[in-house]
Amino acid sequence: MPAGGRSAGPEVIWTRPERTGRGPRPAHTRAEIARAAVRIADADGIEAVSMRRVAAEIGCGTMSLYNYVPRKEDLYELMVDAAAEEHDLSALPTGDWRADMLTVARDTRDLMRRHPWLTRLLSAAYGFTPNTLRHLERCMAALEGLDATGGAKLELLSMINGSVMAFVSNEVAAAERARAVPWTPEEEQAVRNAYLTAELGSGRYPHLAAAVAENPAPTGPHDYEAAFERAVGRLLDAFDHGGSTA
Amino acid sequence: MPAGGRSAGPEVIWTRPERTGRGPRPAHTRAEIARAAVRIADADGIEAVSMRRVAAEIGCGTMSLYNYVPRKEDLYELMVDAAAEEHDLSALPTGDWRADMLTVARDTRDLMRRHPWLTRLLSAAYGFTPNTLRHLERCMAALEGLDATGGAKLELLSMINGSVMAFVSNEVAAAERARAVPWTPEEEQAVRNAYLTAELGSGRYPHLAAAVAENPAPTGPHDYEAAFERAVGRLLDAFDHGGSTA
DNA sequence: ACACCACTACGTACGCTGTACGTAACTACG
DNA sequence: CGTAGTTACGTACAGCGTACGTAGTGGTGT
Repeated sequence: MPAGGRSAGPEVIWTRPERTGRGPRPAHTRAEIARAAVRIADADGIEAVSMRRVAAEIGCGTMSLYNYVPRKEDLYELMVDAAAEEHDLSALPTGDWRADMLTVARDTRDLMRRHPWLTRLLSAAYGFTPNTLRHLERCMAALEGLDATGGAKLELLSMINGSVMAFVSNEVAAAERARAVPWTPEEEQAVRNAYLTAELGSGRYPHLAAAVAENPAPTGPHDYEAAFERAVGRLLDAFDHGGSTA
Repeated sequence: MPAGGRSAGPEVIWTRPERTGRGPRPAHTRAEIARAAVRIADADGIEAVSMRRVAAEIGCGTMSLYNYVPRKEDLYELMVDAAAEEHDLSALPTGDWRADMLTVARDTRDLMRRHPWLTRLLSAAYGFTPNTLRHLERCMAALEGLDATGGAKLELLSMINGSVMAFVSNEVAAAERARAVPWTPEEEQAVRNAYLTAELGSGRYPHLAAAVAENPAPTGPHDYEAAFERAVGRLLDAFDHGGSTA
């Protein structure tokens, strides 16, 4: 069972020991590498995270990275885990599961705002890491007071997570996209708003246009805030009223 | 205002005319290009969609593609639009908005299963295209009977979409990830399940482990189906009971 | 004590990517 | 009818992930 050596079979990075003891002491750690990758992604976007760039950031040869991480995909997984470590839920559970879930939702939203690349990686399925499991466990503990099956609780958490992801995705969309393009986030936002306004004004989408006119686009951070709280509240209502449908 | 020419300023592909009339008649259309890209992504995954590959697929030089699409990102947008054209909601609205929303959710889920790359592209913010707007309009029409503000209706649609995305993401995760790795989806799934089972058995996650034990992992398609229907039902309940929270 | 070998480190190289730029042919408009 | 805007596309460049080879290091088994 090789530790950092070249791998062949199917494996998850978390089952591969970071170090066996044989050979020279590694000059770096997974945690250090993950932090470097997170720093790069925060600064220049997830697409700036390359093996060469991360290696340069920690000061080693490009190919040395492969002693720590068998594939770039596993580097992504390390990043998700490093980000998940930032969850601050030390106050949970308080005994009020509804309040706790709102706290969880806000905490997750802040985390994803701080690391916009998270929505991309999570939706690409790097979901279960040691720290995300720890986070989930704490959430489940906070749901002890909710009268529902374990499955229902898991589903609630999954839906909260999904909704937060969708929300933050929308929020950071223009900024993220502007990175790939030679103009500013404001220009990007402006040009897309112009398109949308023009389309809605065309008369081809009467119901949609009416709804948007009645409730103009949530561009300000304050509008996002309110919509977010409303959405999470509704989700909790759905589980509070005890109701599965059929 | 150039049509296919080299672009400079900020713009959205949908405001760029496909053809002005000047110069030789283009040998291809945006729709044809989008269909080719979709075919490739369906067959070999989104990361197989390269300008060279798409160009080869429609039988033209690589750089000729840039006459139709200023950047690769815009090609993604064309793909989202092409996929959104597959929505079959011709039966809507029926007058029963609740039933209609369930239909919408199922239709969207099927679409995303057919094109697993959609979850990636949508969460990366290629959200508003002509066909997605048409789709949204039809959904809003189906919600006419719901007693709620336009804003609330938009939020309902957004939450349904987000939940469906999260669901399908989880469902196709292993298969998608296996594409980047020299082993089969089954091996990938097995290795990740083994890790999860081992962790849950470690005693470090008592609440989580209990919930999973009580309600074993939804690996079968039948389990996914049931969980999906439940989740959408709950979401609709939240809006049906009329409740915003505070 | 010493040989062995797993391990770290890393340079080179290959095939791939997006796309800037230059050039040649073509056609609708002034 | 010239000319400007367009289509088509080859070449080239910088960057990517990573297979592979090789050199050095240090715990382990004899």
